[in-house]
Amino acid sequence: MRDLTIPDSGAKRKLLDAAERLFAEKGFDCVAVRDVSQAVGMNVASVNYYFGSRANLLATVILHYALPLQKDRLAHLEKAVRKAGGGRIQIEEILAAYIKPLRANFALKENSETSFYQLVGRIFTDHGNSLFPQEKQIFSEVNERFIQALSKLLPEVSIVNLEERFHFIQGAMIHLLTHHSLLVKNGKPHPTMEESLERLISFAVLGLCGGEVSESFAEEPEEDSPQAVFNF
Amino acid sequence: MRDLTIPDSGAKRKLLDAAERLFAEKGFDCVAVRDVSQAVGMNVASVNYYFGSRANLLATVILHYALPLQKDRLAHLEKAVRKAGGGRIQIEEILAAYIKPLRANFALKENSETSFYQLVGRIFTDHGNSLFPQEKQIFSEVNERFIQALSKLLPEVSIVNLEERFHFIQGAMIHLLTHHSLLVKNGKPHPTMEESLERLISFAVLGLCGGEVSESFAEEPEEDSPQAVFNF
DNA sequence: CTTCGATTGAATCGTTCGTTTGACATTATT
DNA sequence: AATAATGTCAAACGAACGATTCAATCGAAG
Repeated sequence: MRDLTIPDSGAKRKLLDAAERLFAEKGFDCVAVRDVSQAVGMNVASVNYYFGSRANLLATVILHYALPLQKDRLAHLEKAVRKAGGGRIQIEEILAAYIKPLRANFALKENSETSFYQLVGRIFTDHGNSLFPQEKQIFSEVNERFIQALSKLLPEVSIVNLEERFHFIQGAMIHLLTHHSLLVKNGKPHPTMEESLERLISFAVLGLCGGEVSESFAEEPEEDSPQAVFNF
Repeated sequence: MRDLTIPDSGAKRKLLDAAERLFAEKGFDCVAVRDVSQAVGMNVASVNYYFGSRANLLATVILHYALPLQKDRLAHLEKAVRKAGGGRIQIEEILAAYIKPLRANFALKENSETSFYQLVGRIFTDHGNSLFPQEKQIFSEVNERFIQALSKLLPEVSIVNLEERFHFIQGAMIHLLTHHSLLVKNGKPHPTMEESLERLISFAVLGLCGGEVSESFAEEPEEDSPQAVFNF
């Protein structure tokens, strides 16, 4: 059913590049096949001719990005765990193996860097909605491998807490990829995505290496709440 | 144009409750007015009769949640900054003022806790797409106030870096709200949202209080990359 | 009871969407 | 050159959508 072969040039590749850019800019649900075909000056039927269906086009786009990204993460993870430095240095390297592969080489790509990051962020955001079983398996496999590697370096943190903290890091990463423009204020000097990703790694190491949280963080009695509907 | 008054009962309130639940479950773009009216056994025209348009219904739902939430955050922030304890304790209280208001009282609400969290998460995720200028202003105002308060406690961290770290925390929070179910593995004991939110605060404090990151985190030369398209 | 505004319901309009069709053009193969 | 395979095009289909219309219904005020 699904033909995922992509030529380096030709009409099919042009459609794929346009679809990547549009899906990244407008979101998976807000791109019509007409938008894709019109973006490259082709007919409405071109998408269905080359990709069979809109769902297959979306799956092709996602796999075209997610598959090599996840495989690279695993490859870098293998390299990081073999170093066996221990301590925060190796933890930082493991996190770098997860985050740094996002910085792809865009010299060979048609679309902009922003489009790429937004697209990858949307892929992670749409967990379960736009992903096929094949994608889901790769995502969960990568997650398990990274948590397993981190657990060896942080034996004092329970697996449940480690999964939770990695979940936090993933959320911060996704939000950074999809909403990095919010950090760009008018006039101010704003960080590049590469700089932000590196600081995200440092940020994540600190939160990851914290001790187990005691259950003593109970709610102190609040005398009044400004909104009656919300009770804190 | 926009009538945002909501009665405690009646057909309009029933439509609003159904819209809240459906928007939370399926996303803002994947809910038709027919779905909302059918969910409460009413006619297709009921939504347009009571809310004027679909866009107005969505705005009402968003404001119904976002407005009191953001006001509560500001109220708790005022209380936290007045304490003037200093150090990590006060930083933790400020972050708690941002995160803990999410734990609303659901005893008075029709919809489930999961629906509420997912809806709030979607509101933050759809930054700029589904939000009206009124909502955008409130969101940016709350952000500025929190960053300003945190900056006084962390003068050694530049504003740009502080905004970035708060951005990370927001992303972790949103991902937790929208994808908390991913933490629930089969058979394993899974944390409740309340527990996860408390540990998120501790996680955030650690990352927030870290020193400025040096620029020495340069890329070591990679000898080979398993995917030629991606260059790290 | 009558009147009138508020509400409901069935039907329909105009638009957009993914997809299909079939004719036509282009290119490749024999 | 003749035939087949491949690519392109305009047109249209059926479904789903937001929105509108208008008659029917209800309930409270006069």
